[in-house]
Amino acid sequence: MPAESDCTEMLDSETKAVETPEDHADELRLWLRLLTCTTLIEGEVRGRLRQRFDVTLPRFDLMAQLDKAPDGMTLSDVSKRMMVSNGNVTGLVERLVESGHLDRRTSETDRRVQVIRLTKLGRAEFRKMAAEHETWIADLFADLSPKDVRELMRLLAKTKSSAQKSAARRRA
Amino acid sequence: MPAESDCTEMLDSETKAVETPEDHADELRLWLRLLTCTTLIEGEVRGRLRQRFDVTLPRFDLMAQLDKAPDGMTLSDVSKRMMVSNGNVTGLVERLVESGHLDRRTSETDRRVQVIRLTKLGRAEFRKMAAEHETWIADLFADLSPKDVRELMRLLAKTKSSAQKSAARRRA
DNA sequence: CCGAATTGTTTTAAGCCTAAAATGTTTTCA
DNA sequence: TGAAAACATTTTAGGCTTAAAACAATTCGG
Repeated sequence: MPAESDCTEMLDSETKAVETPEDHADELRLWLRLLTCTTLIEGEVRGRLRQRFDVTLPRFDLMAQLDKAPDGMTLSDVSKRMMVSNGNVTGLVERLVESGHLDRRTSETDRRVQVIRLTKLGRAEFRKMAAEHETWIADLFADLSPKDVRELMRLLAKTKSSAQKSAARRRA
Repeated sequence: MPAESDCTEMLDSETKAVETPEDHADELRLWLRLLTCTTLIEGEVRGRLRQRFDVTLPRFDLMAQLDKAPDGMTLSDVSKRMMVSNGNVTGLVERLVESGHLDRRTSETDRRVQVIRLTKLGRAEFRKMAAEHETWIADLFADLSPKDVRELMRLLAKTKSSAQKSAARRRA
């Protein structure tokens, strides 16, 4: 048992290499808690969307992206924004075009590109859903003070950037 | 435009009822950021598990639950712990039994119940994966100081309890 | 004790999701 | 210019996921 179990610098080993198997239990717990929160909230939102509007969460998310882009988006844009695979978007869009919520057309200037937009119907339905959705979220986070919210925002921003860097390191 | 846009108490309206459409943009942004972090990290872990061990994230998660329960768990327990549907667990277990990682038997005392355990192979493989997995998580959160980690843990605990209460309110 | 509610699991139908390969289009650059 | 690289999307194969219905076993209340 090491005398100083929480040290971050390894003064007693010659190199900084993997001598002592470091303890990362806290980070692991943090990750599990983060995952729990997200799963909990996501499940709740999914259920409410289905019950109240008979719509799936992925469809709602896609429409939310498009609502912010009146001039439309390409499938790639959507895929990056939603952080899902290209093929996934293809299928989602297919179903939303089918149901009349989306309009899809090939770009005039680049025939590889598909531009999608919300139809009038799609936009109207989304706005209705979004208004209620916002109150659900507010309720789900109701116990957090404005200060908590700010602090959580800050720490999650740091988390995001940390994870992005780690992902970039791996790809390198 | 209200003079005091960030007030939480509505001193100027007769009742506390839904007079002014309150602004919950901050909570919404918080939720999106939470979701982004989780999606980012989850995707990274999923990719590393596949590349390194040719295993899917749900399989890993299920094995993680069982590793903590040497005497096995029932499918319901697993379903609750993983926060996924029952039918989902049925399928996952089927595939993991098939590949020799899990052992499944009907309870002696209640013939409705299926008890599943890691096999020797399953436990050995999981331990190998878990060790590496922990270093990935540590790396993904590397930019967070110990204090950040503690603070995030605290705020996420608060978030979880808030969301659970909200979910309970809805079910009521 | 027996019917009704409850509990644990599986099945079903539909949709979501991914990685990888395939297809078609545009850009790059030698 | 024309082959090669890069890009946008679709297809494919397989697995994950859910909600709801169906099935089976146990428990509960009268």
